[in-house]
Amino acid sequence: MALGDAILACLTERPMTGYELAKTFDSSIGFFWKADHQQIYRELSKLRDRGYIQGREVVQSGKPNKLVYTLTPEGRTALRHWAARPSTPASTKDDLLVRLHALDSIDLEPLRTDLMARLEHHRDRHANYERILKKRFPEGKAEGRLDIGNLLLLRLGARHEQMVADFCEEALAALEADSGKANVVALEDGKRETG
Amino acid sequence: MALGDAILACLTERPMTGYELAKTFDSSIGFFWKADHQQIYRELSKLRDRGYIQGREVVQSGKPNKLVYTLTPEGRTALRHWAARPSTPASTKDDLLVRLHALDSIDLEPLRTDLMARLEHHRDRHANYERILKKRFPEGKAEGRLDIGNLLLLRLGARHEQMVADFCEEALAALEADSGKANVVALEDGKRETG
DNA sequence: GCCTCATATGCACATTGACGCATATGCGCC
DNA sequence: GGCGCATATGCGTCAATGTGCATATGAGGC
Repeated sequence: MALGDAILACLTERPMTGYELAKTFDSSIGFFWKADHQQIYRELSKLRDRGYIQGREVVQSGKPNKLVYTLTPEGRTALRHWAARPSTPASTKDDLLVRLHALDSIDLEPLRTDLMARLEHHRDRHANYERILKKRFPEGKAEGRLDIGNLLLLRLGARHEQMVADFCEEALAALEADSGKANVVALEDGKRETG
Repeated sequence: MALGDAILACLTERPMTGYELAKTFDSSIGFFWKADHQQIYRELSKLRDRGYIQGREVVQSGKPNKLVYTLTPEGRTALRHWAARPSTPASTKDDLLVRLHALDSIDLEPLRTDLMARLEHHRDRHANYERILKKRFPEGKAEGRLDIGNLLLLRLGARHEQMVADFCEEALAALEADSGKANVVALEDGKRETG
């Protein structure tokens, strides 16, 4: 029940509706945990059945009524218990990497296209992290536990995206060198200019 | 069918049994794609049904007979077609990060323990990558496409583990500072000594 | 003789996840 | 007046994944 716990974690911040959670999972926490709205609504029902959250219907005009979910004391306890268990290291599962593992058996052109798309993707995400960092922590200082966690997470995210983007650049360069030259390439370790 | 394609990718190297594949998924390709033997056997059946691989029984004495699987031309084509499709960016899904997101609602002690365990875990993996890198690519040079891919992957893996290990150290330091001082902490960006 | 380990393969069940589809409404655009 | 869009919630289905269990055998330790 990992998604459920992620939802509980989100609700510690403030009560939210399924719709708001879905948007949250599309931005902040969603940077390291993807879930679409269907999944979230289903999980919310389960959590409610278990008494971890309670929903309060808010009548609206012009829009469908919404269900605002709040953590119950039981939910807080459940979250704390979950958080006290050792975490599972989590594997990457990136099919781009699988492709690189079989590099001599696949077509290079689509791979290049893919690498370029991914490069852009990770650069965008990196820029996004940096933007949020500057906005939320302009001085790089965190006050209070919640902020410490979020600052650490944002930094990790930023670095990760930077690293993967660099990787894409290197991979593209290596492929370029390989197809350009006589199928033999020297990949120099270390120092690159990351423009 | 991502696991299936990962298996096909593995079989481009050499024919293997399910048992060998399971071990491979516990080391090389398994660094970025986890799968246990049950999953692999199940997937092998599917791939065989689709004609992507064919099994050849090898009679053994002292051990159960084994089924050595080989890629068929259809399998190679399928792999190439799969590899020509754009890859999916893949989300992290690490529950440790979810915990940090709800840092003020959880117990610190188990989190610290967990962070220390993770630090060790990622350091081990990093050392492992470096070991393989030194062994397979002592001069940091790759010859041929297959090697280029694997060198890139090993470097990415090494850097990733290094980064996550650093992150664990930082997180531990930040928590230390927080619980030690008056609940206010300044996290300095950048330069740290990484042992 | 019994236990565990390594080899070797596989089924059954439950959970999780991805994807499409359904419903309801007010707002603004053309 | 119809169309798409944002808001707001949810079902159904199937693929993918995780966990536990089952089977078979020889080698080596106690």
